[in-house]
Amino acid sequence: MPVDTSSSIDIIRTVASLTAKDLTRSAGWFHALSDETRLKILERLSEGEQCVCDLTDMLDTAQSRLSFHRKTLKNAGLLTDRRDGRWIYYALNPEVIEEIDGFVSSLKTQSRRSKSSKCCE
Amino acid sequence: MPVDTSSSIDIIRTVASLTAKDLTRSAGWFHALSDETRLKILERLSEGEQCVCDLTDMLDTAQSRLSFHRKTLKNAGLLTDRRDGRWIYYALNPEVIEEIDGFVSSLKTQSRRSKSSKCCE
DNA sequence: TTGACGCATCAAGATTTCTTGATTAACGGA
DNA sequence: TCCGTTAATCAAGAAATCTTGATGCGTCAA
Repeated sequence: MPVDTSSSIDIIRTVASLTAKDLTRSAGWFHALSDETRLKILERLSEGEQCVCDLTDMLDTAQSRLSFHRKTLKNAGLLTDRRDGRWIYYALNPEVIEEIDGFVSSLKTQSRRSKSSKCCE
Repeated sequence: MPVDTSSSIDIIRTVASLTAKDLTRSAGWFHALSDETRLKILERLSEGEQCVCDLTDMLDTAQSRLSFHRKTLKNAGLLTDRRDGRWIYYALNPEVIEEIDGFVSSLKTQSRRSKSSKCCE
């Protein structure tokens, strides 16, 4: 699956130029972030790479459920994984976190233009 | 509904101290951001306050559908609204955008501690 | 007042996402 | 090779979310 490497730069520059593809990808990021269990996983991973067993111990819930949420995060690009023997380690993907941050920042910095000219005329 | 004003500062400082309430609120933000139509609304509002009719014209979709998405954004705290005569104007809520940005930033800046000590021992 | 407009809200069905328990695959040690 | 461990995947039901069309409510102008 080819990646549009130009998109992240555009997103950081301005939200106003979002392509359909950017929109889909961005919505995907936020969907991945929209679940409390997944936020807990990210919270834990923000301390560094963790193996699945540690995440399972910490979160105290069904194994398949955590696996589902890790997969959701990974599909959205927020996580990377690697196998080491019988363990699998997950870590945050800093590049995508950076992109998300750029997106949110672009929202907050743009409120400067048009100050409500009369509506619908 | 009382607001925990201390939470935003905590979130900016570290994700690791998220309370249950913070988690719910944060997941709510990201859920609001997880839909393409809602991102388009935000994109438009990032240019400044807009009346509903302008948003409707731009997005070319059912009126009730847009209303539903605006409500979702507003419930999550991302939008403010005001009535002026028969029009209702929506705008981004910069304080919450700032909080979201703080949350995402805290994720990306924390990857410094433990470099994978041996797992599960 | 009355009627048209702008927009929220409601109800019902469609769609998507989540949870649970069972199964499967990969790996390493005995 | 066999067994136990780790963790992904699958299938089915439950739950949440979204869309659509209808209805209701406030505002303004005639």
